[in-house]
Amino acid sequence: MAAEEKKKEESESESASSDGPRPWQSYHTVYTNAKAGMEGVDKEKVQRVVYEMSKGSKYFENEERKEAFIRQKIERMRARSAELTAAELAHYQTVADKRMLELEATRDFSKVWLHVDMDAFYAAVETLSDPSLKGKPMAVGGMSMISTANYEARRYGVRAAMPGFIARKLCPELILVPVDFKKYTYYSGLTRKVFQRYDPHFIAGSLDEAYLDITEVSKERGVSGGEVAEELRNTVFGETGLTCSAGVAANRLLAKVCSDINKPNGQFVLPNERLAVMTFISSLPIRKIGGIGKVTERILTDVFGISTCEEMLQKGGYLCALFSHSSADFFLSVGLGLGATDPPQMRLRKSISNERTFQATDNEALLYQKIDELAEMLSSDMQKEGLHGRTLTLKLKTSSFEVRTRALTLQNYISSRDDIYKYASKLLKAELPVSLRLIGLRVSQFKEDKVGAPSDPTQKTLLSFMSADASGNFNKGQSSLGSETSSTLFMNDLGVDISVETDETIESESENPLDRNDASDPTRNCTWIEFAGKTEGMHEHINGSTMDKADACTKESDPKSRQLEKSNRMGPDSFLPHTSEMSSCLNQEDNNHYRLQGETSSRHEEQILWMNDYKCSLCGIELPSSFVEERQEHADFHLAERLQKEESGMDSRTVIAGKRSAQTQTGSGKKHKKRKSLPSDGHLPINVFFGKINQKP
DNA sequence: GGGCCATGT
DNA sequence: TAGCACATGGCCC
Repeated sequence: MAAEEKKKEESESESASSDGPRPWQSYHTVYTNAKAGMEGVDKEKVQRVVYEMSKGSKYFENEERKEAFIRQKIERMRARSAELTAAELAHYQTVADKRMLELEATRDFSKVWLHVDMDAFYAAVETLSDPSLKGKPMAVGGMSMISTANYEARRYGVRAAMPGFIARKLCPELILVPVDFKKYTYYSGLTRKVFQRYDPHFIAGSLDEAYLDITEVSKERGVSGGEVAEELRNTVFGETGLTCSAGVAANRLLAKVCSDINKPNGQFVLPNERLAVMTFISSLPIRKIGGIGKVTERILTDVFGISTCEEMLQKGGYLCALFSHSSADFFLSVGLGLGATDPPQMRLRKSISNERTFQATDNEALLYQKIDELAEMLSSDMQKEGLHGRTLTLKLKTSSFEVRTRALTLQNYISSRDDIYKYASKLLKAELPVSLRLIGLRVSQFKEDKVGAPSDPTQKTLLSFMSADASGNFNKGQSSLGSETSSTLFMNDLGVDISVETDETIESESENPLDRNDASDPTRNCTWIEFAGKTEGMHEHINGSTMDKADACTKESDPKSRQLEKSNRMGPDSFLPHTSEMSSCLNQEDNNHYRLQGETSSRHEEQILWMNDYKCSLCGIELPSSFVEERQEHADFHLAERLQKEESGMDSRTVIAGKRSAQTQTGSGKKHKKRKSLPSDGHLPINVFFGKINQKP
């Protein structure tokens, strides 16, 4: 459904004729968005119906509050933008120009990516199992919410994420079919079997979407990407009876956009040439891009007048001035038509949650009962995946649709129903009395070692890996990557790349001209041992949900933070991966996140510093630099010690598998914190130096 | 660490 | 008749 569910026509309503007030025009809602199959829809009518059905409701009032908030944000950004001096603008323009060049240099036409998107997937599956639905307007979902609608229904303006009662208003004869995930999973499995033949490492975006690297197939068989797509779609249809659409392009971001163009049951090929890409991107509405949603689009359009991707480049200076690095980088990349071409970074789940909406109530017994049910479900989900977390977040939606979250971080890891219930109740208690319509529970900050997992082999492997790490030799190993928990990504073996990348990471730090500013890096002369672990620095647009916040603006309204922002741009954190401790002083955390640069990652480090060349900064033990082996062992000791008791520290699975380390996202928040406080010796007048440990061949 | 936001299905 | 979800990642303070 992915690409089908988004798109919007809000701007169109603005240009409607002016006979009489049209209050619905200001009711910006996602439901009025157009999407594939909605071309002939009377959008104004849809918008009016949605408005009429919604106005006066608490939901509506809440939407208005949200809308007002976005407007404020836009105002703030406009003001900030207008405030920019000529000098500042000039500066940011050079920043943008430089960055564009750097991004351009990463352009890669060596791959052919195919994005497949099933057409109205749930609806199509339901029609397969009940052919009488064929040709009739139908939607999967219920009166409160629709998951997807078939193309007949879309002609009436019915679309996913629209409440069923509004859909019925738009299309009285609409047939609503309840959701049946089992069915969709089964058919999804069939499609994946086909995908597998073309790319064994294909990336499953969701049940109905996938990315395939068809470079090899295409080459081996001497056929074009378009031909592969054609054949694949035929095969999928033959084996499932379902149609799909495809996009072929040099990177995943573009491939995804392309698959939407000739939907349903069509495909679009964007040639692997710069000119083709730039032409394609130049007129492309920004909202087509995965990761640019309703809010981001509004901001870009209303603040900067950007509505096409090309305009991202024209306004590059402003974007760099007003957005965080990661956001600006992303926007510029979009303007250049760049996207990920490498196998995706492995992502580990960071949190697990569930939530339920119910009839609003302030009955406390009932609320506790809901908590109990959620705790039960969540605990069972966690056990299935062997997860144990120490942060519990309670999410509440009041009867007026106001959303609150309350979190609690524990000393210990929990996963049992009782524990979850106990702490969730505690959180809820503090909110009472309250009338709620939704409660949600979320557990994060996972422990890396799953319960029952033998710890010994783990530690061993860890240590051997760490040693290799410290000496610069990565275990390019073959160790098992552990269980793939998320169904969203299929893993790729990146073994070899990682070690290369690591070296590069280190190098690039010193090579980056932007890094030169920092004269006071406390670790500059330190012997250090890195406790492996890198976070994935790139936000993949695989399965959505990784848009960088575009509201960096709020913090930049005062000169101080502007200054800060500036130093960030100039400082050691700029653009390239870093290992500098100093960075954390200046850091906005998102400096650690880079889009579309493939391998860029930042490291988390826990370092042992040999103070004055002989004294361990962690325990004070004295070991001259000539005791190379001993030092190594000593470092290992600290590592092991730390890993054992530091529940939350590193993702041990990460460390175990060398090839996995750079692909893994670990709990970055915590480690950033740690990193900040880490060089306890940073402020000591120590004479530290680069010792032999990390120079070992 | 906590709260909240954005995205996408 | 009234009625608008769920899951996850990430940013900012």
